[in-house]
Order: sequence, then C-alpha cells, then structure tokens
Amino acid sequence: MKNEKITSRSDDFAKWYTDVVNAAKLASYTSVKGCIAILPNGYAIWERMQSELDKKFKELGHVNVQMPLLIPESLLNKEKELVLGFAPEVAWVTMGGSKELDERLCIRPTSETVFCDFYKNHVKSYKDLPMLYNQWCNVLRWEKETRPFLRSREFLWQEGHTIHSTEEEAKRETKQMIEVYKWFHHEILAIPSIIGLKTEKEKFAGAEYTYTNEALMFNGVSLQCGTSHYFGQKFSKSYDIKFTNQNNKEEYAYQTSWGTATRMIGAVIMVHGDDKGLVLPPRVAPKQVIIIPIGNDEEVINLSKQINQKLNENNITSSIDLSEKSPGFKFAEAEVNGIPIRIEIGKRDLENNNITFVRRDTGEKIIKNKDLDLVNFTKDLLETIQKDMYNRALERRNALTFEAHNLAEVKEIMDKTPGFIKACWCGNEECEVKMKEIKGLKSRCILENEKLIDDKCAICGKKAKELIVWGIQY
RNA sequence: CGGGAAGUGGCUCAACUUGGUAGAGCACUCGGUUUGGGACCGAGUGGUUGCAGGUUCAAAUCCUGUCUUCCCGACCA
Repeated sequence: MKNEKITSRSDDFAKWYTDVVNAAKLASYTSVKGCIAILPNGYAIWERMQSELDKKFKELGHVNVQMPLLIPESLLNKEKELVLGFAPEVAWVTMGGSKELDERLCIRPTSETVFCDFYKNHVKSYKDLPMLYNQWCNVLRWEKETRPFLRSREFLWQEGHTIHSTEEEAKRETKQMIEVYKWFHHEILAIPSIIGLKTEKEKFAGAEYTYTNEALMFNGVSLQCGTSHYFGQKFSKSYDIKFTNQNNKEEYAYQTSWGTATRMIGAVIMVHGDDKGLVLPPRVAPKQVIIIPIGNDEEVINLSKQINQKLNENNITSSIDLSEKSPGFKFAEAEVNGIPIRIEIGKRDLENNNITFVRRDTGEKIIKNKDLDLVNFTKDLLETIQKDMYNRALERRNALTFEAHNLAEVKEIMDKTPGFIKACWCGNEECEVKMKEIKGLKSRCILENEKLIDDKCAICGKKAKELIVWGIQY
C-alpha cells in the first residue's frame, strides 16, 4: 500500500513537483506565505551545494563575510535604478519595539547597497584592491506567487560582491563567475545549462550588463540558475567609492556581483526527478549509497555493516537502513529520496556469494560477487551514474531546443511544447514585448559565440543583431 | 494583484446540501508473527474542524472578514 502518492510527471508537472518536494521531505510549508521550512533532506542537499561552490570560490581567492540584514531607506535610495527594480518587492521594518523608527529599514532583497557602504569606508588605495567578498545568507523579496525553492519570499543564497581597481579585472571577474556557475551545473548537478548575456530589458537593475546561467527543466520551462553582473563604476559613483590609483589620482572603483540560490534544488528535482521521486546526481547527493539488509540474519547484518564502514572509510557517503520496516518499504523510500545506489543484501545473496547493486537513475540491478573490489566498483558506478544523468539531461534539452525563423514558426513550436527557441533579434525592445505575447516568451540570453541563423529579426524582419534563446520561465 | 478551487488528528478524506456537539483508512505507540518491491493480527494514543467575529437554545455545518495552499493570468531585479 502506498502512503506517499506522487502524481505522475506526465499527468500534471506542477503537482508532481510539489509531491516530490513533500514525499522526499525536502521542505514544508509554514504559516507565513512563501517562507518554507527547509527540512533535513533538503538542507543536506543545500549543504552539499554550498560546500562545492564555497570550495571553488575560495580557490579563486574569495573570502566570506557577513553583512547586516537591515538596510536604511536612505542608503537603498542612493542607486536609483536598483531602487526602481526592487521597490515593489521590498519588506520594511518600521517599528523598534513599540516605538516607530525615524527611518524605516528594509530587509535585504540583495546586498549591493550594504557592500557599497562598507567599501566606501574601506577602500583607500589601489593596494587595497581587489576585495573579493562573498556572503552566504538569506534574503527577502515580497513575491506574489510563490513555489517551494523556485520562488519563495525568503530564500538562502550566496552573493559575491567584488571591487577592483580596473575595468578589465572586474570584467574578467564577471565572466569568471558565470563560468563557475556553468561548471557547477554541468559537473556537479549534471545539468547542461547555457550561459550568455541578458538583454537590456532583462538585466539586473543598475548593472552595465548581466550574464546568466539558464537551465531547461524536463517540461521545457526555463529556470535562471545564477547570474553575474558587471557594474562598472555605476555603484561606486552613487555610493562614492574612490581609491587612489598608481598615478596618485582619485578614481571610482569597478564592481561586480554574482549570486545563486536554493532555487537550484528545484532545478535538480525538475531536471532529474521521475515518477518515483527525487533522483540525485552522485556528486551532490548527501547520501550516495544506502545499504538495505533483508531479514535479521546475523551474517547479513554483519556483512552490511562491514560494507557500510568500508565505503565510508573511502570517501563514499553510505548509510545502512536497520529500521523495522519491510524491505519493499525501504526500497521505495530510498527511491523517493533519490539515493544514487542501493545495495541489497539478503540470505539469498549470501548463499550465492552475491551482493546486489541497484541504480536509482535507471533501476538497473547489478549482481556482483561479494568479494569484488567494492570501493572501486562503487566509485566507478557513481561516476557512470553522474555521466549518464548528464547525458540524459542533455538529450532532453536538445530535444526541446528549436530554431525559428519567423513568428509563425515560434507559435507553431510553442503550440506543441515549451522549450529553448533560438531565433534572431534586431535588438529592439519592442520585439521582445511582442514575443512575450506568445505564451509569455522572454529572452533567456544572447548567444555570444554562435553564428546568427538568419540575417533578419524573426519578429520584425529588420536586420538581425543577435541570436537569442527564448523561453518561458519559472 | 485579478479569476477559480480548497482548508476537518501527522497524511488522504467522510460528516456540511437538510445546524443537535466529529468518523474511516494510512501513519504513530505496545505485544506478537514476519522480512527479495510500500507485511499481517490484536490492543491503544491522537482532533473539537486554519484563524477571528456574527446568527442561533445549539455551528465543522449558515453569514462576514482574514490567513494559507493549489490552478490560470498579471508581475518577477
């Protein structure tokens, strides 16, 4: 008897998604709209993501700091474009105890302003630069429609804020960090994302330009998974951040910021999950192996414990399910939780000198002699699963990536399925607005290194300037 | 923010139309038998019906407001 029903992914994708979040115990709703409780299973995934990203950030010279949660209104107001961009979704603190505050404080939706305020007082000389700061924190944005992980009001993220003495160095940082996000998605999350510039209309408020990392979910809907912004001297001029350069002249500093959030957990679910629940890529799985002994036979339990210990001693995260549940229950639970490899050991195996490996991604059962080279076999299998998951996701993305040469073709594609649609664009915002009329299509990003597929804009027919990937988004 | 649906033990739902003081399955606890795809038998624990107010002798049930969730749309740095 099933106690956790998961709606089929093909019947109702949205329902399937929330069913998986619940069944895998990743998050739970709370009494505040858009503020979810991230449960141990969900948080463990976030910790794996943090640990991989944090390591990479530090390798590249970044250090972690923690800035305040509250931002005085006057400070926020210094950068006009940023204020205009964020104003509709900012929450305010107006009272301190029972006393009304002289100046209201905003709960950070992002921390450019606070970092600028800090840099203003701490950047004196070119010798102080660059400062490569990052913080792991929560932010609050008063979203109207919320969904667990994908769009919540409060969410966890990291925001890097760097400040440099030259334009060139800051631009290099911007590009480098979007490449980090791409690397992370491809190598760790097994998600074949694409990166490119946002159009003027879609870029971050206050940025000179924005790079984005865009992933395609199983149902063909896009999800922005990480952005990296080049600010040039825009913020440093608004916040008066000057340094003395090598020629003893005052100069405004050059800045960047980049961030990615718990939304990536949603991406992992929607790219890899199936009707049985979550499927985790081994490199981000908090538990890579679960051992399920069948029956209470002493020999079975002992062998299970030995295997568990050996795997853990060799940097494979393994655990053993010794609960009183029936084997079938344990199998189903391991599946809903997305654990990449399940090892089954029962009397039947022992009699034949076997242990059974089961892949979560394919369901394939692999029966091996129990004297196999356990550690190397498991490591290889985990790598195979990681690679296969990436390739399947890539195949799916390719199958949902289309080219269109005019609006009629765009409509025809969208009538069948959403996806990434490559089409040329003249650079005019009016054409973006027009495209949006087709089921809400927006430009995801500009493809920089691909040849134009047309010399005309697919929307207005004027001279094409860019090749754009269009899509609908979460 | 507009349109629609729904909130009843941890979960899924019944009782609501026709007001009379809440019931089932699963989960949980205990005992026993089991264990290769979500085990079985027996005995228990647990809710005053999202929240607030109103009508009434009496409200899960009728009315008003509000909050939360889901779907569609708008918005989404």
